[in-house]
Amino acid sequence: MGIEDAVREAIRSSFGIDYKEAIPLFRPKKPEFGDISTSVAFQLAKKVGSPPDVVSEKIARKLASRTEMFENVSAQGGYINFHFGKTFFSKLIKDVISGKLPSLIPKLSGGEYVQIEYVSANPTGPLNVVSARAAAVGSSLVNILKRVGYDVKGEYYLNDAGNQIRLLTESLEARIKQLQGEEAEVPKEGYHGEYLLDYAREAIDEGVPDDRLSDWILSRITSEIKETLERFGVHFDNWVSERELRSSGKVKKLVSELDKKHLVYKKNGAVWFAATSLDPKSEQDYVLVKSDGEYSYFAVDIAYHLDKFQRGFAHVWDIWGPDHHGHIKRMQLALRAFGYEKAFSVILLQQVNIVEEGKRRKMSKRRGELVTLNELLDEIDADVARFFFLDRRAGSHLDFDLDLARKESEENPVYYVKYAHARIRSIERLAKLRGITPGSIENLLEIPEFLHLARRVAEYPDIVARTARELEPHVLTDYLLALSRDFHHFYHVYRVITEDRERSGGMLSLVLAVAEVIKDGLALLGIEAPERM
RNA sequence: GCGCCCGUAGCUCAGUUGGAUAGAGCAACGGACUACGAAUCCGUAGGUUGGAGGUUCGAAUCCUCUCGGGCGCACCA
Repeated sequence: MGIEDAVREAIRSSFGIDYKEAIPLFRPKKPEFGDISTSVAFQLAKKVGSPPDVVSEKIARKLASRTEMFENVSAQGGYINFHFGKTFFSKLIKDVISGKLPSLIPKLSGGEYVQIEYVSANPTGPLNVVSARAAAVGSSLVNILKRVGYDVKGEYYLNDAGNQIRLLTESLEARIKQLQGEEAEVPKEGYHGEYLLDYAREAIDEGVPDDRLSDWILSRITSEIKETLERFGVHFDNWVSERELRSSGKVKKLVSELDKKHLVYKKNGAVWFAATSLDPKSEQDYVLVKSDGEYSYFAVDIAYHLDKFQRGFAHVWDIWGPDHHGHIKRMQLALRAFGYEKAFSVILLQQVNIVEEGKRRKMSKRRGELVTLNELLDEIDADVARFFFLDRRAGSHLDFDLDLARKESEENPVYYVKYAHARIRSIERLAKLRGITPGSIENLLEIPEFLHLARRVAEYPDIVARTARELEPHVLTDYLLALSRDFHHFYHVYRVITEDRERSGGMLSLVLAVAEVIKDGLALLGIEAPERM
């Protein structure tokens, strides 16, 4: 039985109320308020007609008898504070250092088959830093959702068809002509980046025939994207090609199915999706088939998302860039027509600014001003880049401080966490040398710093669960920084390996548990925990 | 004009979904290596949570208005 259920039962037996709402549990800021607290008495006060402190007193008295869970339960000014017992901490630490950490993490799903689609950048140029952020967030979330029990697949949707590809090819053709001394201009709406000049040179060298140019540039850029992602430690379970989707007949089928639902009409030579009749609040209808007979991007995208659900995914998360937020509503609407609206969510990433020498550099792929992921990885470690991308809420703008990321020391937060791990492994090596093995921590829990660190370790399973629930890896990065801080502090106050072998064993147990948690947490973020630095 | 996101310490950001005295890192200043790694630690300083109302035992968090910033609003993708 969890704490929440225990509290509920105490409420029932004290007041005869079957309390169904969530029990607000939180970690108090001050250690003397216990390991975990609840403010439920404030909510109950009105219902039972007595002041919060009386209510909390009553509940606390009931819960205090649960000695198998708590060492102490007290009511203070309406709050109820719980203190875990020594046996709780002892078992926890023992479990963590004996490899049982993954099993301690709450299961939020019993193997639901779900998908995260991320990056999905058009193969019209190298991956930029927003894609890099998506890659870091997406791949971490895949790991994290797996850990809490989902059967999750990562997918990349490759827009290898349509107008942008035509523009890409035309831009390349223009570059080739320019190199051959002919008069040619890159289309105004085309791709002006320098990288196409390099590709143009290659195409000339390889003697790629004109009618193969489009396929050639696509496969060239796509394989480069794959290489870059590999370099960044990101691997997808599946790649879906827009071109194949179009030729599969699925888009045609989609339009006719929408038609059957009376959500399609013709106007001005185009075929429209009647969003406004599906939802009166919707502002406009959207084109499915353009007057030139081509499917719109939207039509193909609906077919793609429908296909995901037909492949059996119970939930689909898309990670989209800041320029796509206008598309969320219409995709939801389209999926509503098929009953999948609630099984679909978008995680919207905000912009990334590269900051160098205190100045922001804005990026635009079409204008050709960009910092690519490859360039970034030439300069800094993939682990450093990942941590920087993950150490912020997805919804907030990210200032990527390039100068800070370059620093291999001091203020770089990644090394702070890595160093904590390496330090502990170093202690472990010394312990082995002296023949000291992990021992009981029971006698050490009275040391405030020791207890504090043990509490921090105890938080980890819930932190992973929260990260998964909120789909915010930054919850985990923040925790790892806090854990590392607590460890470094502890390290300076107490020596682990001393003449007192029994005490050393207990100390060793705790710091090894810290190392295990750091290693596991970093692994979920796709970052390595080094034995030495 | 309409819609979405964001305004918290000089800077970059947290704040456990409405709880106890709003916290970190960087930058600044002062200190700590004769013991497990100084990529570390300790201390000092820094705030009208953009502003004004409202909801209640209680608001950075929820509602309304307002000011400032970002991004969307194609028969482009």
